[in-house]
Amino acid sequence: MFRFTEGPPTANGPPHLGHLVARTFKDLTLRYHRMNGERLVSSMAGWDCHGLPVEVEVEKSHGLKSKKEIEAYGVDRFCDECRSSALAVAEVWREMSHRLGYWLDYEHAYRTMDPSFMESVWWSLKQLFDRGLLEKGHYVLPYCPRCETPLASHEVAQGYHETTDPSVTVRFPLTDPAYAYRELLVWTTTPWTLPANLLVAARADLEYSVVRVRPGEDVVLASVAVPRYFPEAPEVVERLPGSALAGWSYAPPFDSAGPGPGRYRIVLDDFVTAEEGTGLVHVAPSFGPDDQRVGAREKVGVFDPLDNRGVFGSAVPLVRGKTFKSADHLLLQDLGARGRLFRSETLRHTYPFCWRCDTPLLYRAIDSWFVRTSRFTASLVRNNATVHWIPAHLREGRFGNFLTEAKDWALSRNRYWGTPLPIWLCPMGHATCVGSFEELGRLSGAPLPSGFDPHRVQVDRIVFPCPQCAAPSRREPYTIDAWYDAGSAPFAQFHYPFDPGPFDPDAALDYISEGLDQTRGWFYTLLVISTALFGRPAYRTCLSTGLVLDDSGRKMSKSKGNALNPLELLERTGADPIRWAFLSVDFTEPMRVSETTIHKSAARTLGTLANLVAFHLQNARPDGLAPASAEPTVSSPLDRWALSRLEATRETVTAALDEGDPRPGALAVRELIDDLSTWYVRRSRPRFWGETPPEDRRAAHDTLSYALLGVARITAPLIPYTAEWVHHEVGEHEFEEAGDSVHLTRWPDRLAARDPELEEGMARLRELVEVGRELRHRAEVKARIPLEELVLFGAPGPALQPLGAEGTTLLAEELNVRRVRWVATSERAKFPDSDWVVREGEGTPVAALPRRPTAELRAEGLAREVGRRLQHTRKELGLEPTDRVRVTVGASGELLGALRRWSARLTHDLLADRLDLVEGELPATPEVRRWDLDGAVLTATVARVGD
RNA sequence: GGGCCCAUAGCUUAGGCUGGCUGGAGCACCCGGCUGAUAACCGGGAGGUCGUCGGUUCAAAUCCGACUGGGCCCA
Repeated sequence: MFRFTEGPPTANGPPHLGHLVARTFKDLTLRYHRMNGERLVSSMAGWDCHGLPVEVEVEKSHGLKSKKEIEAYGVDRFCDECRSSALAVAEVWREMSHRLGYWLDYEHAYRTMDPSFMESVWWSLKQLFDRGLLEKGHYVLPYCPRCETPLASHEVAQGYHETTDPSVTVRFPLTDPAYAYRELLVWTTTPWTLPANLLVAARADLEYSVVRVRPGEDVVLASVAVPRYFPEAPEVVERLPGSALAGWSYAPPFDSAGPGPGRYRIVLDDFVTAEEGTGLVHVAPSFGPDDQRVGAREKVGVFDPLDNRGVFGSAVPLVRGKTFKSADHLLLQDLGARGRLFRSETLRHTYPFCWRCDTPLLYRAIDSWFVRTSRFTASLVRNNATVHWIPAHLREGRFGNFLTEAKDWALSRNRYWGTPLPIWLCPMGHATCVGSFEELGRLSGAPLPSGFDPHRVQVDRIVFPCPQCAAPSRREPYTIDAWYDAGSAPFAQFHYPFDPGPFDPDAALDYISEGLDQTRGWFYTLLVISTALFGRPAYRTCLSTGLVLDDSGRKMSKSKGNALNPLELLERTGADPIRWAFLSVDFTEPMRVSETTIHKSAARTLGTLANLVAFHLQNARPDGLAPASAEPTVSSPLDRWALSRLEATRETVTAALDEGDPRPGALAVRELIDDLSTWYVRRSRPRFWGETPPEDRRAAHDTLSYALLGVARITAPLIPYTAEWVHHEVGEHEFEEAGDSVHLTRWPDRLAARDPELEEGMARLRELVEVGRELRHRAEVKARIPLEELVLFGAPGPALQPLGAEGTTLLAEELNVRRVRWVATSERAKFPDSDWVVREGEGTPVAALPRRPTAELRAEGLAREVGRRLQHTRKELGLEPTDRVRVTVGASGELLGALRRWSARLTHDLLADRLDLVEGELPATPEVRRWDLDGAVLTATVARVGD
């Protein structure tokens, strides 16, 4: 059994290229385990249907601008629209997955909006509630004023942008008569929070200076900040520690908040720094987590002048009706007019925006339900320690860090389209968490209607007597973070624990893979939920893929117009080249991808594989040679080498896929295909067209066909379309029934015999070939001219032994020499540079080749050359291999001599009834072909006998 | 301000954990070859201060530190 869960994409937007990356890895992993005969739990596709993304789409398409408008439109109608919109683009996703070859069950996809899924989510929430891990609180949270709901920190993380904000330093005059001419300098980038100011914070262990700007005007700020404000040696009249400032009272910049106990004085706290600003921090307890904490400690109450949409109310008449950001300008103007502005600038910095609607967020205190993740941080860390992360650094690095700092998870959303929080509250404050539909029916005293929809409209109507005090309990009007739905997918897709199914509460998923952005998203919520519910990690292996960039390294985005549409790309290049491209780059890092890079990475390996198949078929089909379906028995070292390389590659690919990181496997496949093409086939070519004894031809044919069928099997998970094609073409069968597919074959435990010594020997031999080629190049003797011998110095080492006599033959054939001779190094002098080209390595001779062919060999080379041209002519004339011909050749000098010497051989090879040799050139007629062979002119006619 | 990752030829990269022999390969480029895989194939060449600086060591692409550049995340 192999446990897996598809991370559910939000079903409201089309996929982008990045989605193809993780899908490639998920698919190849699943295919591999399928071939291993494991049962997949589960191969369900999934859709994340709830949440703000879907709501925002519907709001846009219906022109709804606020929650008020949604409620006027009707929450039930709105939810219906969300329901139908949620799967509007599902077909595009399905089509893309299909084209990529992503083998998932789309017929039985799970949907987070299905009642059965939601009931499982309710069940899990009740588990948390019963353990005291789900609680209500009033905290400052990141809040989107447009969506009118708080966001969780992992959502905020997705929306930081660079932006320009005011950067202002405001004078806060002290009110103690003793310090009447002193002012605090307070720095802020959010002037709109100033009307809510209740305190100023200083740091006890920081030194502050009183700077005399002019007589009667002293300002207070941290000593380290003085040079930033007063670059030219100001007059410092006093230095004192922060602790001495505590309790000083000041006049707030605006009087909107009004008087209150303990307000408008300096307090001490360690969150203050002086790296930016003045070391005196303005505290508005309604607008920041630290502010809230300090305000609560000092018991100054809260003052929140904003409504739910971030608009100022009548408490601040100056900016009444303005949204918080747009109030900055008016507030600053007013401060300026009153002489309270010390300095006003702007600042580029990053600020959080709503990840879905791009509205600037604000931090404000709000009622919310929390999952108390901070209570089980240690368990999260412990469970994470067991995860096999790819890349490995995520465990201790980014993900690990995030866990140790994890704050409570703000779970509730003040929205409509989501899983309703199943908590009912009575006026006495007793909370009842409902864990199933059956329980809800029981509490409400009547069974739920058939076809019960657990979304807001229906559940909101249900009121039941509080089990503790019998007062009417009403549902808390929240939905939950859609990320909670997604994190529940491993069990909720099976309607656990209500229906019997394969979900095992004690078993983690074996494997998941998604983009790096899910560190704060799905990877996190899966772990939190499984730790809280089942006390175990959520997954054993997690492969995180990097960002996809365009070919100049920029992020792909629709607005830049550099985003590749995945469907169009699949259409143009096909799935396997894209898959192979992702396997050829470092997918854990940002990847540069373009159509060109896809073509390049694919051309080499996939193209060569296709050529190998074409070559094989060309030789096998005409003679009806059946492919070798079992490991062939072969004796020649070359064949055994090819099979050994196949097995070595199988081992590497198996290990890589077991490990969960396919890349070493893909590299090994690339090398195998290269070896088969550029050495095995190249060195065996004549064998394939029957120029050797039939049993030798058979051995070559069996080896190649078996190797190609083996390649199809071990690449089936990686490049499913290509592998299937090879499997069918080489295997010579039609796809008639499911069982014919390579994807339903078993992953091979063994393909052939391994012979590492032979592989090593062949590698050494190929190095000698390189040396030989270099010598030919230096001697300027073309490869087609045979040479007498290749001389190798020293003695054949043990590495070459496994090749036996065939090693020598391979060398001789590849280098077109008559023989290979080994001589002692001491005989170097017998090979003078006048007659030999010699390769030396570190002062010792390695190999030598004659500088010139003998006249005899040169003639043979010329004759062969002519033979090849005439064979080509036969082909051009469209003759059958068995057609007899009459050939007339015109040549002169050395060339004519060579042809005379070899005329019998030529006559035989060309299937010529007659070969006439003529001195000089044949007259130029349409039938006469003419070539120039290194200055010698060759003319010839070829005609079929009987024409 | 903090954290994590990356940096090898024009491009894509192997090697790095376990330091040592001329740092491999493919694409593109130049030269040449082959012409029974032919919109293929083969050889050769040029191209690398292995980001920079410093340390450890007899020896560093590899280990350690700092820096620079890039990416991502957090505040």
